[in-house]
Amino acid sequence: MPELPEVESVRRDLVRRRLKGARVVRVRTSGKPLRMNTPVPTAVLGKAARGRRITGVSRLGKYLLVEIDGPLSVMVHLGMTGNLLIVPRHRPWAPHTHVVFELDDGRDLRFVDPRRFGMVDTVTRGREREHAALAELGPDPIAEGIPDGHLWERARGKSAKVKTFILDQRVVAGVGNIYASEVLWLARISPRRKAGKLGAEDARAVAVAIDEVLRFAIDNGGTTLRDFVDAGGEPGSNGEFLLVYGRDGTPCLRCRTTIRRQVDQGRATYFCPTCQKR
DNA sequence: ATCACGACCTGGAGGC
DNA sequence: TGCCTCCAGGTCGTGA
Repeated sequence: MPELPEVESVRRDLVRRRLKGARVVRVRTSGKPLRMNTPVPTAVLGKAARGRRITGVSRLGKYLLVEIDGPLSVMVHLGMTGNLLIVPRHRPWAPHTHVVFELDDGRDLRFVDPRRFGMVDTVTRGREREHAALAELGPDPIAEGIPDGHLWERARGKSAKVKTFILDQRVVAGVGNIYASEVLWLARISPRRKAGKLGAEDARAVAVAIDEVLRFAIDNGGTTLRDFVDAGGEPGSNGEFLLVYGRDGTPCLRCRTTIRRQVDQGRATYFCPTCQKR
């Protein structure tokens, strides 16, 4: 579920629900490991957050950063099925609730993740990039923008397919499998094209499409295929407006050719074989 | 170094 | 109803 637009939708909803200003009174965890079988660092989270006030929520690519009035921020990645929810304390824990920040206003901030592909950790504020997960992230296309020429420079010499290339978080932070298909359709680039074969114009078209696709999705509150909801439990509506993802067998919105599905490195790609020729 | 692939984990959908 | 297979928003480790 969670690519950049979904994570940004959660971030905005957390702000809207006044997470900022709340004080953490206790941190509780399920004891189950998350991504890569890594244990949730319960003691470190408690030390970072207990008794402290939340001062803001920011985002880097698909990572959320809950800032606290101490030296550490809490970093959250939603994986495939993670949700970060604000709920009243009296509500029973949903299945697969793995980390709970109890707040002084009677609410909880809860991380729920059935598949446990997500992660929760701490980072030093001001030195976020020193965390291994953030160290190599490319520019955030919304928060920072993609510099002119960046994609073309990074693509030079690459024999990987262009779709793989834009999914690489070291190139650009935030594009995932849904929006990769959307971006290539909008830019009229074939997903079969090798990244290194992109011309400067093609690369620029990809950068423009990334910006447009992600902003549009954010405006719609993100895409909910199945699991994604914001901090209040509300799904996003962008699924209604997808241009090509999941539309195999139906006519291309531009040229009416039947949309095809192919699998690249184990992941579904949707594209129009006629108008994605670049 | 780069790339393709399988693994990680759970649950929902669809076929029989 | 139940069992089976396939599929899913992401990343990481392996081996060629």
